[in-house]
Amino acid sequence: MSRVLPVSFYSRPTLEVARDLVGAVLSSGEGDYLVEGRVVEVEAYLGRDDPASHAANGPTPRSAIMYGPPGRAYVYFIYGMHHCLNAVTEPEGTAGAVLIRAVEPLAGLDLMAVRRGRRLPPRRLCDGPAKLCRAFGVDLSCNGLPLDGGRLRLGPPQGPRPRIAVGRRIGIAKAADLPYRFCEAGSGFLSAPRG
DNA sequence: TGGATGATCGCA
DNA sequence: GCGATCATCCAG
Repeated sequence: MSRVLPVSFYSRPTLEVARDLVGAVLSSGEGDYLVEGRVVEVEAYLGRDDPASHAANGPTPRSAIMYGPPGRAYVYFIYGMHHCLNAVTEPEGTAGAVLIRAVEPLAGLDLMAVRRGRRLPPRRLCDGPAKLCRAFGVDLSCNGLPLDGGRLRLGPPQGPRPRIAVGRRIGIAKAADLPYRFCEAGSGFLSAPRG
């Protein structure tokens, strides 16, 4: 089994975790079903102090997982047809999550294309939060899974430390001006240009 | 550029 | 209950 990030990595301020997740390696499945990619774009969603967060108004049935143990997946269903994958952050009792927005495919590109249902160039396989969920086979059945084994894994960055570009979160109405989006500068696999 | 499509949650 | 909201994607 490949290396994975320890729970202590996630049990920190969400903004720190978000920044440090750029370059991390996301993988799902194994053997013929192994799919792997390098995280190149994330967004931080804080707890009660962040109006854009699902946890903004305290725990609800959906957001309770954001208040739970760190290092687990928070998967939610959006727009009637899409899923988004987050990593839960902060110590248990404090809400926080990092939305994975884009991934650079490393392995299992054929399976990704099959799951996406279209013939796509590599840079278009995982260049959005819902697209990467499709490519990685992530749906609500993954909600709450630990990110250190089993179906979903998040491993430490490999190679040189990426240069980080900071920007505003995409597609939200509230608190849209906060610099909570972190990208690998110059990556060709981002969901939106620049950073 | 707009249509698809449904879970969630605050408020009544 | 009801309706506005929503961290989206894709066809045309």
